[in-house]
Amino acid sequence: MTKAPVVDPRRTLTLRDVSEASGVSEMTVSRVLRNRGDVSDSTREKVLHAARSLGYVPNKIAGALASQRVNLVAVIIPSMSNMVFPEVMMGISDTLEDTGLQPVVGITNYSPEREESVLYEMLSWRPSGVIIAGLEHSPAAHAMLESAGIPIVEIMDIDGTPVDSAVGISHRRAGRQMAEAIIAAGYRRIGFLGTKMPDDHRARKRLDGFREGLARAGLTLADEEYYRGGSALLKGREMTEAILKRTPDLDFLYYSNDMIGAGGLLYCLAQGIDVPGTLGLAGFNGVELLDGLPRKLATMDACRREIGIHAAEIIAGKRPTGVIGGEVIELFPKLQPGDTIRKV
Amino acid sequence: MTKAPVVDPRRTLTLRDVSEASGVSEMTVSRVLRNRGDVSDSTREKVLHAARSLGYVPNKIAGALASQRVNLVAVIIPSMSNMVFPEVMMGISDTLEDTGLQPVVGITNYSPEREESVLYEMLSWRPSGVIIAGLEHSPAAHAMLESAGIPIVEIMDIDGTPVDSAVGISHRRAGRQMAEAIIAAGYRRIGFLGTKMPDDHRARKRLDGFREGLARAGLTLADEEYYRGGSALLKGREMTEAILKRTPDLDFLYYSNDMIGAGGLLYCLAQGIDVPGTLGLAGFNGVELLDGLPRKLATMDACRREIGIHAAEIIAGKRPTGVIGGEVIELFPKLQPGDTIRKV
DNA sequence: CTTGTGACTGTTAGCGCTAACTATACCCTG
DNA sequence: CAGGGTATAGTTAGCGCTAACAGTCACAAG
Repeated sequence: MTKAPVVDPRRTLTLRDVSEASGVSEMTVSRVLRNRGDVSDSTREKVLHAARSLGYVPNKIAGALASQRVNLVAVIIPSMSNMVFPEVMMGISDTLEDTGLQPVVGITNYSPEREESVLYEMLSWRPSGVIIAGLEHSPAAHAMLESAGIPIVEIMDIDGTPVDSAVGISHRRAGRQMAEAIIAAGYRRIGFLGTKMPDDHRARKRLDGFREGLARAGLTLADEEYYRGGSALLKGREMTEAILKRTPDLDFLYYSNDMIGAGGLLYCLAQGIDVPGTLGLAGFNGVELLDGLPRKLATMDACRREIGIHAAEIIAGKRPTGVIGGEVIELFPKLQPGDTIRKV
Repeated sequence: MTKAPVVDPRRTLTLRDVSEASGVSEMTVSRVLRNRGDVSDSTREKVLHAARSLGYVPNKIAGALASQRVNLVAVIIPSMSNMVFPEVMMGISDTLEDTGLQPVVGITNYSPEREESVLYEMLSWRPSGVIIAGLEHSPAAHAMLESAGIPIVEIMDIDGTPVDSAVGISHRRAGRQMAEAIIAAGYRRIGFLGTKMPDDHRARKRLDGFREGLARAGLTLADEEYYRGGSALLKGREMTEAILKRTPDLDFLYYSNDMIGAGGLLYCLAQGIDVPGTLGLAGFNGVELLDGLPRKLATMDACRREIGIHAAEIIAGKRPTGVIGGEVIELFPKLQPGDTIRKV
């Protein structure tokens, strides 16, 4: 009967293994591997050689517990399936790159309950900071953010009161600006097409602002159409067809995002509708995709990359002045008229 | 002179705080919060109440160190910016949902060096498993995967030898199949448009297979065009224009992905080219976006969601039989002829 | 020769939690 | 009522690492 080896040869390695292999104390190994404190070149060599040849991978769990330091930043966003959050992520990653900090992403699918549980889960890993989309959270989530004791940056939106810092644009104002531009271009019978998502607060705020802009000119929305799920491009076609069938005299369509806007644009072109003569179109976001369309859709850049960069800078403590917490950075989206709004 | 409080009131809470607040031992609190072991209802109530009112968030770092268990699954993928990996992610998340396991994503940007460092970083958190795109890794990365002592699933591709398990399709075969379908439809002057990415091994294998398929019919590629970076849709337009200017007698264009294919399709339609009569088109991936296009691009579904599901099942130990490690699951993409290949 | 100083390395004591065991009650069975 | 379950709670000993401190040694200055 073969006896099992006393020590499992495939047991995961620890500092002690490296320490024994290189003939120095665990502490010295730790110092070498973290590049901290003074270690002689010869010792360093020995240790690095031993670590490499054993294939040692440090255990950050133990390290984090002992040092009370975690190089993780929790990033909590609603979705990855349109291009807006991936771009925010790029800004975050690029900025965090040389800080030793690492983003960890959680997705909420626009559900407050999921946001709460994702946040709880992430906080239980004691990250160095939290970047979270939006200013609206469940009471419990809000309480967790308040008492986390780490930097919190709420991103995308600044129409509200942040827990700590915030970086974003005013969606309300963005909606209003678009309304003003549309009215200035002479359009009067305006329809809105958007998502049926009660928890997409930013889309709601844009619509609120848009309505407000119309109201100031004595106008109201002539028709509305909402969708949920499915291919946004396809939905854009379908909704556009539907709203134009129902209300043929519309002279402008405002889409809550560029993807359905692009679908609408393709539909209109295929139908031979005169854009922007008889019908103007506009979306929101400024996604790169639009560059490839036959005609450029009017839109508004949401400053996604910049938002990511600034948020990461706050977490990394890179912001210039000595501001501690409570910083609010407002960015200003630019209207890109493209080819789907009449020139005034 | 005010004396600092002995205990920082905003010091993060520990089990001990909850234990003191509820008058039971730390162990009992731990049991309640993890729902493990027998605890009387009255004690459970007391503990839960205390934990909630204090706003206690468990420290998973300490928990993981003590229990040698981490509920994290490392997912390492090259990119999030086209829709292919987000869809794989959905499959993974949905499957992991009810297992207590949580995916953590790392992005490599198709760089072997970044893959290596992301992998190292993730392994240092001692995840329960690794899902990683592709079969090609640096020697160091390969060694880490080999000796990690946890389930490894290499996804997307099965043309090669996996470290442990693999789930994916044969890109080589996919390319060959497409070539066969194109030839069967009578096209002969075939051009290829793709990315200039030496480390996108799957795109390379598809092209290899495609060339092989052509060769069997005595054909070779009539022209090729490559791009790097930028809006894929726009690049698709530009490249299509370029290749058709250079080689006007092409009768088919095979794109390495649907996004540039869509750009090409829009260009051809705008130019009034007879598709699929004089010119046939095909892409690869089966992205949902295409549903919204005026005409459906021929493509091949890469089984993205299924790949995510199966990979997660392997990690979660959900696979039906008692297979341990070394499992290879091959999926078979279906050709979707759409409207851009002549019917035979 | 003593003392100090800087460069290097080792020792000790946890970080906050959980596995594994031990200690009580309390109840049943025969 | 002994013997032995069973449900519940507590105790002990780490998990693998690092902060903080404590040497040790060589060499220069006094």
